[in-house]
Amino acid sequence: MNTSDNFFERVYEVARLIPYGRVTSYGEIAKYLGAARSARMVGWAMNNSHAQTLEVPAHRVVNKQGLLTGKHHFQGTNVMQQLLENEGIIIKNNQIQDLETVLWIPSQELS
DNA sequence: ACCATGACGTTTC
DNA sequence: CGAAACGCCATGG
Repeated sequence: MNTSDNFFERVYEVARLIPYGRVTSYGEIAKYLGAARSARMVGWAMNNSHAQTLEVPAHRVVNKQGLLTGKHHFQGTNVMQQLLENEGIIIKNNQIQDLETVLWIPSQELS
């Protein structure tokens, strides 16, 4: 659990670094971690994020399309959308508008 | 070691 | 433009 959690822990770490009013994609996180092909694992880690002591802003993590694919895993059906909209992000039909504006790339911001 | 699953991503029809 | 298929990789049984 400890050694393998390292991968997940990295995901949670980056997820918490997402600034307010910004979002990122699983692929970008995976890429930042050096596993660009492991975008699915990022989602898997998010699934286990609830097991983490510190809460992870998983609602700020969406797919490359800016689609709230993971909203189904939240408490309700539109909780994830409400949280993002509360941060000033506009969402239409589970899809983030002006994604390029709100998209936050760790490898770019964190260099 | 093999098979099945998954909050993704890209390519193809 | 929309849907489906394939690829990719880690975890669990």
